[in-house]
Amino acid sequence: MKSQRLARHRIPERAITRLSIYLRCLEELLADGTLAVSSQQLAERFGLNSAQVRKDLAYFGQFGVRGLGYYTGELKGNLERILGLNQQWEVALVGLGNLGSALLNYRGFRQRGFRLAAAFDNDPSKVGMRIGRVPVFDVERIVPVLKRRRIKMAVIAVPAAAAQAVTDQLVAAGVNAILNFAPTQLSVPKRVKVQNVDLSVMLKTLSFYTARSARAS
Amino acid sequence: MKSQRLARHRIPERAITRLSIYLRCLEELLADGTLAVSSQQLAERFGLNSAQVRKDLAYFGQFGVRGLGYYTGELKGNLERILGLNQQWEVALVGLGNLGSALLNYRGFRQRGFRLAAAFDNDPSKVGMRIGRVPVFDVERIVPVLKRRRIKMAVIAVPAAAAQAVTDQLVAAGVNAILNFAPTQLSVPKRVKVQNVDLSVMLKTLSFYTARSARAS
DNA sequence: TAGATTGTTAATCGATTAACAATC
DNA sequence: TAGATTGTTAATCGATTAACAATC
Repeated sequence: MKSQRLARHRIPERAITRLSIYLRCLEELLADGTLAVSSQQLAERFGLNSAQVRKDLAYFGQFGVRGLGYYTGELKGNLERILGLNQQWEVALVGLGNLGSALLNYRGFRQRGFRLAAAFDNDPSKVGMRIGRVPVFDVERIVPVLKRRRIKMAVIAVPAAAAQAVTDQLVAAGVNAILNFAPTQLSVPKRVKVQNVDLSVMLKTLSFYTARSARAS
Repeated sequence: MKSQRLARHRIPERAITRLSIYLRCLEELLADGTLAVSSQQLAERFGLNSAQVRKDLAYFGQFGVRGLGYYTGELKGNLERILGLNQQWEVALVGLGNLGSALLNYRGFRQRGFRLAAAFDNDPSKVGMRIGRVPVFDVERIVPVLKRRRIKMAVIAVPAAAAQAVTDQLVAAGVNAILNFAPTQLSVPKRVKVQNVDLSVMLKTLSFYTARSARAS
């Protein structure tokens, strides 16, 4: 097999996002017993263009069979490998307020091979506890705990005012991917990837469209 | 004042999203007592381009003063008006599992004029309760409850398998903005705006970058 | 007025889509 | 082989950025 592990072009983040969506679809198809699928069929499910599906996949290799399409199970395996889902990732959670506690109970992490391996808070009454199987540490100990356990992914669920300080600790600990729920823009070195889940911004965007509909009618 | 309420061009959704981000920044500036700000200053805070800031604002009118910039308080007021934040929106929440319950306690809604006015679940032991001040109804009653209370925004926090059925009810009830936490693509008429918060997709995206970093090193 | 910054047009950039030769 | 669909190049589209006249 010729080495095609490293992409030849810069890969748009939106293409990566779509890969997870294709993957979800492949899982459904596989459950239905569908053995092969064309880019056209995949695209239709999401209102996308078939060329886009083929192009997204082509960033990573040649997975299809001309005249036939893609073998469902084979493509699923390839996407899992590309997305790094064939291994378990340990994740740190910082902040155990309302949102953080909800995330601790959220099963979506486990289901997909993300294991919450350590939680952090600055409330002394929480530090030292175990919630489920997850040990709670003081936020001061982010660096040593993450380094020892080689944790590379983190979720931030602290108030906006504390988020940058926490981020700096995570970066110092060698984290390279952050899921950020704090409503603030984090500043990080280029090697670190941040995904923002800014409910406040999303609500305001929806408010805009609702207000516009109200005016229009 | 000449009517400029209706935009002359189609407005990119990303521009709307940025308006909320500018607004957050203006609030900080105002708290600091800063009276005016230039597009350059606004842009620097987010690593954006100053032309983009001016262009985003220009979709909605002329808010600046040449040679000076934008008056902080005045621009804040204008953005709030544009985003529909000068009124309170009532919001319905569907699904009271882990995530839904966490959202019920989430203060970010209240803080910004979004009031959770009704919650829905299909668990008979929950129906009829009040959680905080929020009444819980059976999901079967979405249409009458939302119509009576004229609720136009909804949050979906049900399992993926139930999300489309819930969506159809919300659409029938006249909702025109949905915040969707279910990991599935919803199909809605064009007049309805959906914002997806797909944690599963975001985690997979982060997994990709983490795996790539691991390979690179 | 001189200096600064807007609002807007034109240029650039990147992502999406169309088209088609390659090939199963 | 004939029909279908990929992988990839070229065309299109839309969003970002540069440039600058207007003007405070």
